[in-house]
Amino acid sequence: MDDRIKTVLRTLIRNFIDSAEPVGSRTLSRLLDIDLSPATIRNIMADLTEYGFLEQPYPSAGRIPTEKSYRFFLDTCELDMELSEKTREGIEQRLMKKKGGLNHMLEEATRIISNETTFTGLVSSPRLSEARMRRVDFLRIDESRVYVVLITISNMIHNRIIEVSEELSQDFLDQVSGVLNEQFSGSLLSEVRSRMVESLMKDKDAYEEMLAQAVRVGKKALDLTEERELYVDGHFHMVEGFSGMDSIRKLLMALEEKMTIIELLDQTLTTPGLRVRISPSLANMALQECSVVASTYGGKDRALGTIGIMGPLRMDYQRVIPVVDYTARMLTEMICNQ
Amino acid sequence: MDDRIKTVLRTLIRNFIDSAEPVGSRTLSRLLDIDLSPATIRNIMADLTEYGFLEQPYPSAGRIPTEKSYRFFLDTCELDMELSEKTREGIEQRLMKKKGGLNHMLEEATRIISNETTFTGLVSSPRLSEARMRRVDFLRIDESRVYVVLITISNMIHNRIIEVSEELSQDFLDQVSGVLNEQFSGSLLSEVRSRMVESLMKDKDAYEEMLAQAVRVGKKALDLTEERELYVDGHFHMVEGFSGMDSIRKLLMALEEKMTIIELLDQTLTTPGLRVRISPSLANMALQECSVVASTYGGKDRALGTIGIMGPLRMDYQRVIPVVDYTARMLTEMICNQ
DNA sequence: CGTTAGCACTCATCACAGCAGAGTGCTAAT
DNA sequence: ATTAGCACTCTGCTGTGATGAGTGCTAACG
Repeated sequence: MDDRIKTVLRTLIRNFIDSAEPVGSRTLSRLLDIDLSPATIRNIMADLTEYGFLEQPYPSAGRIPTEKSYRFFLDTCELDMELSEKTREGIEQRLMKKKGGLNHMLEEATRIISNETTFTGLVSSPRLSEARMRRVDFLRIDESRVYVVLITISNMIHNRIIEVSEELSQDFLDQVSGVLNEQFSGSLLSEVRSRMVESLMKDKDAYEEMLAQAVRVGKKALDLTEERELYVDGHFHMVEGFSGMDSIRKLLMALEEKMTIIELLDQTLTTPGLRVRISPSLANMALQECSVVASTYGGKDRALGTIGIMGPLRMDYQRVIPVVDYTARMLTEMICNQ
Repeated sequence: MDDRIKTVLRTLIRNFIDSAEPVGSRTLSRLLDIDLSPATIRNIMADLTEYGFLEQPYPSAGRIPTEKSYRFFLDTCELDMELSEKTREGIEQRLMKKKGGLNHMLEEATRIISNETTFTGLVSSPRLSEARMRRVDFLRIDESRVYVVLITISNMIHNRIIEVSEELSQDFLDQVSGVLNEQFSGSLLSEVRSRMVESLMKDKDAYEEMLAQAVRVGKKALDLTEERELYVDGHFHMVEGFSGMDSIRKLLMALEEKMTIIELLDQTLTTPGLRVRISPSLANMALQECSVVASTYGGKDRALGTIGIMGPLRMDYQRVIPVVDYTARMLTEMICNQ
């Protein structure tokens, strides 16, 4: 594709992003650095339309970019990832205040990212399997139930009630948790689970029967069925970013299918770092009118979760991307250095 | 106020609730059981308008009810609190599934109430001060920080990190939690806090200094600064219930000021049971276009939290109220009997 | 005196027409 | 290859009736 054509396309996209209105050849001619008459631009635009980069809402309106255009724009624009001192400090300080409880920090991160981008903020909680265990405790509730409290290195707390078929004493439970804590504090939970059996085996003092019990409890306690959470903030930005009542309604509905959204975000997790998804298709529905900018947080090698925003296709990516990126980095830093 | 006038008003309100359109004298005449000509009804309506019960969107449109009307309607309509077998079972079973983790149960309750009423569901988590303690544990993180895990009788888990000025050993912390658990398991948290000092005093074996430390830790750990949570579900119902883009935006914004909404809901807590708030005024903003139907859950004497919905003034109260009421009762039952 | 019929009046809503403006595609000239 | 010119298309706005729902008032009625 010609270099001049690219410039025209980029200018058109940029203009559409902040005007939200179809762009005509005249406007474009005025806007461009190179001197080109509207007629020439019309020819270029006709070509671009044919290639599938532009659309006309109706004959004789200006052109608007298609999804393809946004993808092109993202691939070719060079991003300035630097944020202003002020923004950086603001983000850092807001996060710092919530240091301690990870859940509060994630909540605040969601809010920050929503505020700073003026789009709806999304954060998925860490995947248990990728987390490192700090400590696990078992509290006996009654003859058939045990309360499990699992604390990760990053101070995320997970709790669940497990049903046990035989009665277990608190003493016994303490013993099991004692062994697990001693052996595995700091290990990846997925490892703990796989290496648990051999570790408990070592404790030769235990009776056969008790050992079996211990393993059963441990397995259930560390069941990694992902109990993920989704933090959402800035629902109202959907009203600003989209125009049709119906699409707003659909998007708000989609946001409440938390598991589906988490799956969507998780697609980012496979490759650490930032990723933009233009009109992603979900399990059953398609979010055709929106795009998601998301990044992983929580360690380079093993991403724990995702932080990002959801907004209309025509968002100012050059402004949004650095914010998402920086917030993800800050979050990672604070989670790892504590 | 005349009996006949009341009937007219009630009929008008009912009609407006499901048509959402101004009601005229003609329609009303057809709808009423009593035989009255449109002219007579016009006279009645003129009076009602003067009393402040009705409004005209513009001269020569029908009339619409004012807030005052809705209040009147609620005061005088007799409610049938019976739900269909099917609805009751549905609610019960959905709640039952999530029994165990209170947070999951509250989340599900929010969703249920939103689904069943087709309005936005709201649930505030229990007030710590009104909860009974099951168990408290202290986990040493490092020389200056201690992780506190507090489990209530209803299996709500609260955790926080407290900063301590002197280094404390895990053994010492276990000792403190041991005493607290022994002495206070089952007590109201507010009591625990006030009676903690004397209780620790009894343990004469402890050194003076350690005692002081223990009290300091205990106080911090049981700081009842309410760490409340707000569960919201069914944001998209706002789009259906309200018409103006701008009011939808404002309401969605209001919902994200979690603390403000919790305060609003808490006004229900003073008197146990169900309460309807017509266009409630909040801290700074006024939610003039909406009403909140909420009830307390978690014990008659000591309400723990609130469950309810938020929707437009013109909602079908006769349908919504029983649902909120029943769900609140079910929730209470499940929390108390476990 | 309460109730009703009749009538004039007020607005919103809708359809239709006409006009200005923006933008296009095509053709022919540069 | 680029541009100027021109005919054409379509939206958006404005204005004009016409329609219809609904009112308020007055006068008649039982």
